[in-house]
Amino acid sequence: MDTEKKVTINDVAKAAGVSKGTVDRVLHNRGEVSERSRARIMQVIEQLGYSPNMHASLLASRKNYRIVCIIPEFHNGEFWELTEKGIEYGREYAERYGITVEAVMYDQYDLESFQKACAEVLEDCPSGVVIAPMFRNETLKFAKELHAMGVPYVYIDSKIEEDDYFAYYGMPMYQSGYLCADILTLERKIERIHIIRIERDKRGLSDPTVTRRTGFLDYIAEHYPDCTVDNTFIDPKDKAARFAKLDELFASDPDPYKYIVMFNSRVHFVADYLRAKNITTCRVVGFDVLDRNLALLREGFVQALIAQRSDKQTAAAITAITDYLIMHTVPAKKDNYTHMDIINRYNCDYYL
Amino acid sequence: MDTEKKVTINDVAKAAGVSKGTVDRVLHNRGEVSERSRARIMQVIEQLGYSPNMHASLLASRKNYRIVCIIPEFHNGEFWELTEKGIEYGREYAERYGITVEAVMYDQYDLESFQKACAEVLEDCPSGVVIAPMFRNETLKFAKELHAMGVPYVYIDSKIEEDDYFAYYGMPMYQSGYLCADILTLERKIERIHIIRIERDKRGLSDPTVTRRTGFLDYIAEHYPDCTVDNTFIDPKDKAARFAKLDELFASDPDPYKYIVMFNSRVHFVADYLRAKNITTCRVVGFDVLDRNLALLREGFVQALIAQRSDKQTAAAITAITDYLIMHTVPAKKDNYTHMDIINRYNCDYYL
DNA sequence: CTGAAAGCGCTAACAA
DNA sequence: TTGTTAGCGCTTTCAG
Repeated sequence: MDTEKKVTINDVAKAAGVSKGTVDRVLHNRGEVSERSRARIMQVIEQLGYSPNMHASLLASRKNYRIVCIIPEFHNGEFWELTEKGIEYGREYAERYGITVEAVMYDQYDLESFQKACAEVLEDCPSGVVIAPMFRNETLKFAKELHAMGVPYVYIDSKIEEDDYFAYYGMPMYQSGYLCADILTLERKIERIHIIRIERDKRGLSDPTVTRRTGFLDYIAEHYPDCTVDNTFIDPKDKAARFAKLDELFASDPDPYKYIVMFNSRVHFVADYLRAKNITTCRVVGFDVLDRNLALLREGFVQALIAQRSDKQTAAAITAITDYLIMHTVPAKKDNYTHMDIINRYNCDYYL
Repeated sequence: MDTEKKVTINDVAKAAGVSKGTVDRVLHNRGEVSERSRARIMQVIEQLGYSPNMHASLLASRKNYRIVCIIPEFHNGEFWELTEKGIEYGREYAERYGITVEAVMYDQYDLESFQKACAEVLEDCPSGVVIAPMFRNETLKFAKELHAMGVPYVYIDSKIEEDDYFAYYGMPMYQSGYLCADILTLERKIERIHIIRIERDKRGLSDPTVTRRTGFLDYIAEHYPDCTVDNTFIDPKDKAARFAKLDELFASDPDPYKYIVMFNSRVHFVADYLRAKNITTCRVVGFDVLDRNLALLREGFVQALIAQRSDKQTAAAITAITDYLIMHTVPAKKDNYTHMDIINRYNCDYYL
């Protein structure tokens, strides 16, 4: 069933007429080997089909690998909490191989805080990094430095287009918007849609959901060219203002059955309003399985959520680096667009 | 960051005033140790917070663990193919720890073939087994024997209710039917539904989708008490007969927009018909992401599929046993009801 | 019942 | 440039 009974480094050494020390040297190409021996050994390795025993290696080497994850800081119940849980999972795996995993957080609304985080990470040169980027240019600079240092880095959630990243794990944003439109409209003839958006106080911050919105609007344009799409901006920090805005919205649209969508994880802002007013005649679709969203989904104030398993993605990112570190394997695919899950009240209980 | 710098078996031995041989004996409680030493050692282990180094252990021990998976045999493109891919994934993981994984197949329509498979497995007493059961009583008997031999076994896909299984990974069947009804009806007022079923030639075989159908019918009864539900039986082996049956169905229902559902993975039988006749005015929902189903989903002859990741489930089953074998850990949950994925043409490309 | 000792396959420091 | 050697932490004889 398995190939010949385990070729060891000793077998290779013998067959090549050198000592295992030399073999080890070429294995980890840390020089000090004549080209002649090197070639010979490589050939023997090939012939014998030698592959190193990772347990022996792990046991003997006192290497201290460290993976660091750079993600936005968050409060309980927010989107990034799931990512942190993913770090947990990933850590569990990595620790088996003596690799430590740590998280460095930054304020996603504060460029300087991100810079600081990056600098800090570069400082103590980790063996690998996982990064959820929010600032394009800064990230690019950071990436360049990591690459120069030979540190593999993988993007999660979103990525910056360049060539050197080790892998990417995240949701296809445009498609998620397209899908969202399909879920919202339920193939009905629909005349008006309300998009609820977050008032962004700080300017200069790119909206991470803009691509998603584009996908959504494209679907609508293709399938319901006559449909009106309204945008309503709400303040995440001011509930009264939010309610006022939504009062306005409800006053302005005479149709009692409304179609409402939000492109980030905070559809609970809308659903909270609906619950407060006990309005049950809307179709509300949003993103991400936060506890609050989930509760409102169960209660019927949100009809569907489109979700990604950020925890699994993050764990996969850590696993990928770990495997690279200990076995020099690279992920099957560099870009891993994870699936978009459609969650409604009938399947949500089995989701997390 | 980590606890004190690695307590080894030597530290324990020293602290307990014995040799590491003795410590090892109590660690694997293979007797031959005085109660006195035993207690002492246990106490020291506790105190020092010793935990074994799995790599050293794996390196030193010449143990030969073997996991065997018992699943139905299949043709290309059929449901169980995905499970086999899961075995592949699981094997990849297990092999790192020197554990081999093999598959034993049986004919799901032939009790004897299942019995033979079980007997064969019992014969060469494996270290763990994964089983996708189709025959209740036989499985029960088999399980009893495994338990007697101290071999952990985990169910996948479906389980037989009893207490001794190590874990279960599968879809919640009833809920999947309930969900399916919601997806099929799209919250519309709907008057008639066609269930397509497989004519079962062999009697005595339990229908694995009966629970799912119950869930479906319950949803319909609750939400659309006036809706008519028709059953049409088709022959999986006879295309002409199938087409005739479906011709009949289409002749009998005057409504051009039809709601059609199938509870197993073979919704492609229906969709093939629709494509042949170029009928695009139906809403067709089925289960499982087979290549054929996927193609028909993309072409628009199937509107949605409800799916489970049988590959991941199987891999998880193998992983669970592996971890148990090498680290004596048990899965967090014994019953793992995996999520039900809703797949339509807009998210299917990112599913597998 | 217990201890001593020889590895498991690999790494890394030290000689040569 | 290369070979030698002493472990890494644990398992497993084999004496006693």
